[in-house]
Amino acid sequence: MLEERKKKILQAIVDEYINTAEPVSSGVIEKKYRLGCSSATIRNEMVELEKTGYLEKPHTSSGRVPSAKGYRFYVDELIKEDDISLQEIKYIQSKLETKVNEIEELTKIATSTLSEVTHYTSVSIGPKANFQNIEEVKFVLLGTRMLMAVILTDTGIVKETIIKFDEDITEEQVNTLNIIFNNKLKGKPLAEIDKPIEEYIFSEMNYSLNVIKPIMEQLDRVINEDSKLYLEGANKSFELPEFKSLEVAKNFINLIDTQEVMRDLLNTGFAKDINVYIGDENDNDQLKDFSIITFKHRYQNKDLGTIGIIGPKRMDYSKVISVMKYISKKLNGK
Amino acid sequence: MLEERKKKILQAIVDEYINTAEPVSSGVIEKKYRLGCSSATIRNEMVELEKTGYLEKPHTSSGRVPSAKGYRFYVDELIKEDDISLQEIKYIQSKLETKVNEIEELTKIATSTLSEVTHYTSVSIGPKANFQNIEEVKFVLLGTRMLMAVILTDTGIVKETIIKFDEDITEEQVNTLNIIFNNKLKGKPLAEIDKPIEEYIFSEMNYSLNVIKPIMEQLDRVINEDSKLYLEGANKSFELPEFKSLEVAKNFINLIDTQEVMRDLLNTGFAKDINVYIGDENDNDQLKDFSIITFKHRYQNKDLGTIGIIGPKRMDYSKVISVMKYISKKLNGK
DNA sequence: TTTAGCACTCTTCCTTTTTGATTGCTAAAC
DNA sequence: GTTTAGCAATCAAAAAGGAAGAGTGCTAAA
Repeated sequence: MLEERKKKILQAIVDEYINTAEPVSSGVIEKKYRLGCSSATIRNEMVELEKTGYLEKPHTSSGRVPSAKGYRFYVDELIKEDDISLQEIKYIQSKLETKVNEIEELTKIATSTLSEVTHYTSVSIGPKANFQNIEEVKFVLLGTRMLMAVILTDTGIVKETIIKFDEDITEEQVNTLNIIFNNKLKGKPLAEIDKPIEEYIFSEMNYSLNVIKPIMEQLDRVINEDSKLYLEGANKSFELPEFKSLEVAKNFINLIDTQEVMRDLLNTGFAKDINVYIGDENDNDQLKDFSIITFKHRYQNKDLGTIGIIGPKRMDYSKVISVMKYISKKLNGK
Repeated sequence: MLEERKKKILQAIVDEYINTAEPVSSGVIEKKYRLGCSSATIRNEMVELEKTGYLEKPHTSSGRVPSAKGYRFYVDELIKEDDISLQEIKYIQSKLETKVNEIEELTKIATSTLSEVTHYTSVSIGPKANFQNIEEVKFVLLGTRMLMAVILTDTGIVKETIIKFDEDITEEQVNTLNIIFNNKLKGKPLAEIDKPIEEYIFSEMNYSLNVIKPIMEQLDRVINEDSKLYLEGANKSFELPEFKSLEVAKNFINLIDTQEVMRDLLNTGFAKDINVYIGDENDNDQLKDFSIITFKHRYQNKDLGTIGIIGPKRMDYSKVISVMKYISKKLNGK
């Protein structure tokens, strides 16, 4: 759909702009990228690329800047594969080798490593709890009126919650709870901890609602609660030239501070391994100046959360995508 | 040490500056604050206040701005008591009434309420684990090679950690662990989970080091790990005029992103109920543009963490301190 | 189709001017 | 002795003007 030379020129412009953050002129392309034609020819092509929407001009007599469409084409067609150095590979390897006992911890390490290698702000979120299946539920008595419920899911993720009561709980009651929950729920999706089990305990056992209610409330909460958003390297973004604009900086802070938009983005659309959102492609005005790239943290095809990068539209897509692919592969094989 | 009129003028200047963020002129003081003397007299007094270090001038022909010393005097001597409205009180009450099962949750609610009422960025941190005493330790088997250790402390705080093994663990072993740890450690400070108990289990029981080592490692980790820093309303700071300066904004982001300085500040010096750090009083250059106000989250005199506000030196000290006093009182009585 | 050449455009940077707020000082008034 | 009116001096901030330079679009020739 785009002639070879136009592709080359577009690629040169995007590469150059990603490096310098300055509008790119025909002269620079001619001298630096040696495409075998003069600046005038490049200018002519640039006019076409602008007409078809791949490039933009900040003002009449300035160089060109990639549009969202330009970035999109770049990401889909022109990206450099394996834009990752041996050093970076080694660094990532060493980081991911850290022994951890909790998956959340591993996600954090991957997230911070991603930020360190790419120099962008990274963000991650745990998997939606209610898609997971229950492996085991255990209740532990703490003191006399406090219970901890521990849920182990088939993804290896452990959720726990504390439940407080107005009356004393006996060890015996706890034992029965453990038996009931495990018999009834093993292998079922988390979402099934719900009314049926509540009614069962109430009718079949001799438990008062004072005991059942708090338990069900807390289990419900822990299953449905949003998993924690983890952010790393927010300060890195502030070193970038686009953050000289107070407007942009403020939008960024609002974005990462309110978290809702982040959550939405991290929880949607995983058609591909790596998902790239450029600017306000998914028309949210808050995102117009930013791009977001995400991937699923998977282990043996089980969903363990989402990890992403948020940065300016002028992002080093090749580098970020390459690093993500590598980390993703490593995590899955771990 | 400062004549009555000088105090009044200083107070007027600080109040005015806190409101407007503009250097305060003698004319404004004369007209708005009606101290019964002319602007010329106020000017004379301002010269004195500048000489003695309470005021500063951005440049020769500008109005005055409070110095760190000026703010300090204001905070120590001139602050408005109970600068909190009925509405605010009601709002705080309603927020703190939320039923929670975990102390950490309550701290979070208090922290976000503080930010909402004061419109500044707030921050909190849990208590240092190793000062707390052990009430109960429980081990729960999850699957066959995973244990969860749950520690209940005398502050009511519950810590838990997951331990993974290379060999199967039996229910019996878990039971013995529970008995040993509770007999040996009940009432002792968390810091005592250490070598002695490790040796005891190793020599007295027939447990292999493969079992003991991972347990001790994880307990050690959970006891010594830094408690989580919780931040709320970072975007609120960015609405303030001082954050128009990129320099200031960047310093702020670095400060809250690296967390170390925050941790230090939240963990030190609690001579008073409310602690005010103005600018670089505790000579850390990173803090030169900011003030930090903290208080201990206490319940029945047990330390449950620290909650604070971070904002520009030009902070509404009266409001923040009043709100903090109220929240602190409420938390302690809860 | 490509390219050299050139006028035109528009930002950026620098300098100069103007404006206006505020001070410090002096001398008179209280 | 203290307070105040009056006023020149100061300086930042805003406005205005001008020069430089980078980059384009267009034209006409290659």
